[in-house]
Amino acid sequence: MSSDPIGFTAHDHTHCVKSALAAAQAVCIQRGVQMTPVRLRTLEIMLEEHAAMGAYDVLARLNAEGLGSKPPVAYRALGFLVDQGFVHRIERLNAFIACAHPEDAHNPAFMICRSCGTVAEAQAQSGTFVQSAAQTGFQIEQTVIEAEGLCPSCQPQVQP
Amino acid sequence: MSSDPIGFTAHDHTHCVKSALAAAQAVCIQRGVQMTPVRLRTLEIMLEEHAAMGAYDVLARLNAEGLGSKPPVAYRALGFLVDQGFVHRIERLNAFIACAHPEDAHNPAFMICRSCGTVAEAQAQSGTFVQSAAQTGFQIEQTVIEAEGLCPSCQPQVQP
DNA sequence: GGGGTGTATGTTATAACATAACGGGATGCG
DNA sequence: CGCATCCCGTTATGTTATAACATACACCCC
Repeated sequence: MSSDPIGFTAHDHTHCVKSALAAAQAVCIQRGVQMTPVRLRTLEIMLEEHAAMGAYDVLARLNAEGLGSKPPVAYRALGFLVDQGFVHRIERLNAFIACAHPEDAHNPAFMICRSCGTVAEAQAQSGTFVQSAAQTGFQIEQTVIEAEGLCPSCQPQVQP
Repeated sequence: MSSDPIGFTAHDHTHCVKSALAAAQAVCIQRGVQMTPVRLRTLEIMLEEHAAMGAYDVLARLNAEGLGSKPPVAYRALGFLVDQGFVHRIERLNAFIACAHPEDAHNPAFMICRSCGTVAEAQAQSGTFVQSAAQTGFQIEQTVIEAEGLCPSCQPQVQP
């Protein structure tokens, strides 16, 4: 995928929802896992929203469509999507967001604007931290890399 | 309580609790903030425990000593200690841990063992992620860097 | 078809984490 | 004193997450 930093730059959206859904379904077939209606619709909601959503926000949307009203429904669907890499969990926010580039195997990192709440996904690069982990013998299975701050649009402008 | 691991290596412990408390008190005076009894005892508990603790675990300890029994007491004390940098929050665990080296200004990173729950603190280094954030114009105020995996003691041993 | 197996879903209940809001007591200061 | 500020205690509630159990359905094998 091109390395555009999806997040703080506008982009056409209707197309990417459709293609992301199709891609996810293809991946599921390839992996022999099931993209059931609840899971599919959950992913679609996340893609449409294109923002970090709490599990209960997702649940409310599912409920409105008769797809389930109890927390485990949302948590199970989100858990599946996270396992498959279609959705990421943002620990800092206790929230979830659709993956911005599910094609690549990756190791996501996030930038969270504390003012407008926008979350941008970037690629985490193995830094000194990962090296030092290896040195101490710690075997990393998964990383959480999140930065909180101000996105370009929310930074105070210099006075003229 | 002398064989707790800091990181994944054992070390003497009683001394560092005392010195960390003294150092924290000195810092508070220097900064003009108050190290009150609840805050001090909370820090001491965190230092003694030397492990990630939930806010309610801390609260239970405080309560046992008559220092407060309601959640806000613990959350306020922990909030203060986090603000002052004496304690860090582990987002992945919704938990807190005493800072392993409060002397240095820092930008902590953590290694969390999913098997035994031990948490080791390391130094986060600005990697490619931080650079790319700067490029996109995102102004980082704070980072969350956490790795989950297996600590040396919990890794499966090679079969003989 | 009957029966076993596995996966997904539905539901209840509760655990675990976190904060808003109000009041009171101590301290410091003009 | 009157007032502001900070900290603490408490009530009440909000938010996030999961354990545990029950049901439905597809699939495969005999």
